[in-house]
Amino acid sequence: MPISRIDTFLRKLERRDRLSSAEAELLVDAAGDEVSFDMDSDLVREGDRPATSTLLVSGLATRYRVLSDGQRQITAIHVPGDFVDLHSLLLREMDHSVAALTRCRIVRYPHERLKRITEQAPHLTRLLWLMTLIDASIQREWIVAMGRRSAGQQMAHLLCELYVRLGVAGLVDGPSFSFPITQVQLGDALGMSAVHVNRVLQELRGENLFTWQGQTVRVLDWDGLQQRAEFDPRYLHLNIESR
Amino acid sequence: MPISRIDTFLRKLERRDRLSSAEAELLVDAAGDEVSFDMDSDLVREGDRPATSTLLVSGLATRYRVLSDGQRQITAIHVPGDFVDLHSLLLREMDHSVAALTRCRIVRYPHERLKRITEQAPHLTRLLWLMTLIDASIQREWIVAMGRRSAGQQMAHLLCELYVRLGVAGLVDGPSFSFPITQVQLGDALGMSAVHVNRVLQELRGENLFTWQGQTVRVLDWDGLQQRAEFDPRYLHLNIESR
DNA sequence: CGTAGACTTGACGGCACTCAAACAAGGTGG
DNA sequence: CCACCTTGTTTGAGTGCCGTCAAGTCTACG
Repeated sequence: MPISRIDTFLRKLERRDRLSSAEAELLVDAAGDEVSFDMDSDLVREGDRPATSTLLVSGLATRYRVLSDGQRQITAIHVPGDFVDLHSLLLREMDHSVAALTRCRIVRYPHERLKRITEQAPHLTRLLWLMTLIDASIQREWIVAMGRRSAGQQMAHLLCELYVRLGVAGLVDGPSFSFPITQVQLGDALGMSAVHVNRVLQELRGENLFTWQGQTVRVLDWDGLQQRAEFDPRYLHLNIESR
Repeated sequence: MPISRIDTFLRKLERRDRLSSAEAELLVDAAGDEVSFDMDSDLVREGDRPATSTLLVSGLATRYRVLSDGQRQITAIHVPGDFVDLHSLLLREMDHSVAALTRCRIVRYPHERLKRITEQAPHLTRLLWLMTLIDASIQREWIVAMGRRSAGQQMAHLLCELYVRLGVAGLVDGPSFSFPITQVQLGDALGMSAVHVNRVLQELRGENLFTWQGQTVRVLDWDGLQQRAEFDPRYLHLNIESR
């Protein structure tokens, strides 16, 4: 089969269930325009009523909300292979925005084609549904981390999660992965101030769990990092099952 | 149409899209056993692989996780008409537990029947999917609240949310609703200590936003409460749309 | 070589946590 | 019917994590 631009997405699905070639073809055929976005631009905005859903092909993106006083909270970090707004197919109106953390390439899926899939391909529909359920599962884990984990644990947990998710996307290089995020943005994701992010990172680096040079995170002690974070990848549902 | 035990659920769907009587009938027919659970018992447990999904008919329930040191974080509060574990249809393994906050009546939906709906009733399938998307939307709002709102705002926001959601379920009586939760449990939901919950509640009551006597919350100043919380119900997606 | 953006450090303050005890209310059994 | 017990709420004291403010360092880039 030819490598297509949605290959990462197909691989992500295949980590959860068997995908028939007919289904893969449906997804390839339903793909629309490919578009690039500059760093820090919005892929979708709160209040929009998109007619397409956005599959991230390369780059990182964040879902976020801005409060009246200008404070920002990131509610999700998306990696290649993620649909960043599949939910807009049914929710219709966006209740948050999505921004490009780096330069991003995306593929647009027109809602009418996705809707046709829901009419004609029940199993594939369930897999699309599943992707939104896994997103929700990750959000629950973030709630747990924000509510009950220490700042160090929370940070370690995020790094564990990204290491695994980027691995699924084929974007880890042994113990290293590229994570081009500023400490301010990290604070917006974790619900802390940038200053505190800085101090927590120093503490974790001091424990020799990882290094973070430039945009590259290098995991020095994966077991230690997981233990520090109490990380259990179960919530990522990386099992092949009949769904 | 006869009032059925899943009436609250049907009403919840009808607040989001037109529901045909054939679809309503499918849902009535797919319903399985009706079961009661005592207060504080678990409806589903982390690690389970349920063969049914659980529709809450009466009572309140919480999704929660327990950390190794015994700390608990509630990730969702469910009201009648909510499916508390519809996601187990596709996720298969539960990554968190669900507990009865009060005595609960539930109806079990066998997964094979739900799966048949996904094979034969695309529009109804989209509505079920939508319910899980709205749950996810609520979770995002909790992340925002935990990360960036003050404790007082966060508490006010939760009360606004429950006032609206219980309203959809037909469980508000003018300005009052029953909310039988302890301050310890509230803390587990908001990510704070019980002591702090107590102090925050005193502060909000001191602003004459609501009273909370026994298990009854009485909203004295709905506009004031919304403003205090910066509450915008958009994320609950209470609009009838073609989905 | 200068500038902008990101990172780092220090001082200080406050929100929220822990520990501990007192108070209130409902349920139970003698 | 009341003493008692359990569960939940309230209050106080002390501590600490983390936020803000501000200044200084480093690095990439024009």
